[in-house]
Amino acid sequence: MATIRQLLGAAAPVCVSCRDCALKPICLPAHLPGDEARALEAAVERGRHLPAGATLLRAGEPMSALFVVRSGSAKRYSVTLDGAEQVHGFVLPGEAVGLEGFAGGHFTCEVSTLEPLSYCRVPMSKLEQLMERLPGLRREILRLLGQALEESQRLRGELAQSDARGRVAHFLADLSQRLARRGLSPNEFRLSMSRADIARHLGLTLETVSRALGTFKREGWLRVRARDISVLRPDALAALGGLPA
Amino acid sequence: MATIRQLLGAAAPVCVSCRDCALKPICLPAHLPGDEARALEAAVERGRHLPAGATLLRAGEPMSALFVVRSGSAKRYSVTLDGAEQVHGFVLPGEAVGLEGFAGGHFTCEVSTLEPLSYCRVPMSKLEQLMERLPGLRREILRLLGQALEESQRLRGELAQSDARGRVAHFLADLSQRLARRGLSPNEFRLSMSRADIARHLGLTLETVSRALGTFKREGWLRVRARDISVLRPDALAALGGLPA
DNA sequence: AGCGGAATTTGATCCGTGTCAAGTACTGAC
DNA sequence: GTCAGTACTTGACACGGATCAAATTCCGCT
Repeated sequence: MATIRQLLGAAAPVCVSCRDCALKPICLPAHLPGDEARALEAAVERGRHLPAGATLLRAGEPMSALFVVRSGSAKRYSVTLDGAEQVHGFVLPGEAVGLEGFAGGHFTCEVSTLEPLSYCRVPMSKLEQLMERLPGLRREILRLLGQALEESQRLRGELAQSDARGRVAHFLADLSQRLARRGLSPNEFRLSMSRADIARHLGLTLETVSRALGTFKREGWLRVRARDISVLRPDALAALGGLPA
Repeated sequence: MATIRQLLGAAAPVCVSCRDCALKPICLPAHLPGDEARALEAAVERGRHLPAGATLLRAGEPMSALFVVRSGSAKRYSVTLDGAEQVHGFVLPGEAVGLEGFAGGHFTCEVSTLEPLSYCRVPMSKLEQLMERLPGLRREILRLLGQALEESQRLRGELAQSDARGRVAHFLADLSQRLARRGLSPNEFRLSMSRADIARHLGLTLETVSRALGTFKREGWLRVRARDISVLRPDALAALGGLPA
């Protein structure tokens, strides 16, 4: 996903307004009426950066703001009692982070960057004020949460039902479709996460992930060279992964 | 969970206000200031009933209202392309249903009753009006969604990490704790769902669920007679299921 | 109380993944 | 360019859970 950084980050290094942002069609204000979008814009803190491997937020920390990734990618995870990492998912540009924080006012999982990352921040105090008078924003935040919930449940179902190949296919097809929505090539991309991260996300071991990729390669569905992926048969992957299209 | 029906349903067959409701300490208005709770109460449609095996709501249906179960229990599930049932979870009294609907304005999973069920309804139109002027209610709905999201992710992690015994232990310990919060015995209860439902919820087969219960029984952690469960070692179950206490 | 169908338990076998162990390829630093 | 460290691939084997099959228990019904 160096591509992500290049196309969406470097191409528009300093955005002053959401109007000029490359993520406009995907990001939070996308569904807001003009006046509400302007009001929200005024509350957004832009242009924040982190290097690769940094921590964006930590479990237990008070939910001071809503975060939206602008460029780069990140890993959401939590650490279990016995020290193991549960990877909840991966965050792409235009996606909000830390929504579970609404439950108790503090974040409940760690988010750390997989590559250099830039993001926007909307302080919670301002967000609450805005929600008071902007019905569209209220609906949008609820929509965001609903979507996250739906997505989480869909994924849980996938985990419960599929075998290793199905899970890896789902992961790739899903990533591919999310990249496509961001105007990036759905069939040529570079994974920003390790096999171990993918494995911990899918409830598998890294060896099994590697083997699944191996079989896809042998069957001519993929070309794999380390973290560079070329999807040759997106249809086959989507079908096996239980995704439409 | 006939117990649930008896204690919370039959004991208070017709509630006219949330103030008198047995679920008061758990339900939606619990965290609202007095005036907001009163305003919400006025919008609630109470006293609706369904027999066992009925459908409360269906995927694809417009999200006309927020539902809260009053007594009885239900199963949330969706049907995959190949006709299999994915069980997302089970709903107990005081729990809201259909929150994923906020994503796109219509429900995305089926909910059907496991035993006779009564519920309250808050029409979406009224809910939106109320959210306009009640900041506490706004926060409460966000809290509800955040909680559902957090819960869903925790469960996904559990699925990804645990083996069959761990998952069944988690299921039992979680159910036990939720019953306790409702003032019911956490150690003596009757399951309202079949082994097959539990299995589809946990990503296992019904035989494996049965065997896991068998081993718990043999180890003296449980007494099992069909759907009646006595928990003898709640601590052991919770520990194996990755839950505190 | 007794009957019939469904739910559950129990048993035997097989396959998919986890585990352990090398070996190979990649990446970044000098 | 080379080197060291890390990430990834590949192989052999063991084990947990799926699958198929049968026996048993439970529950609603007459």
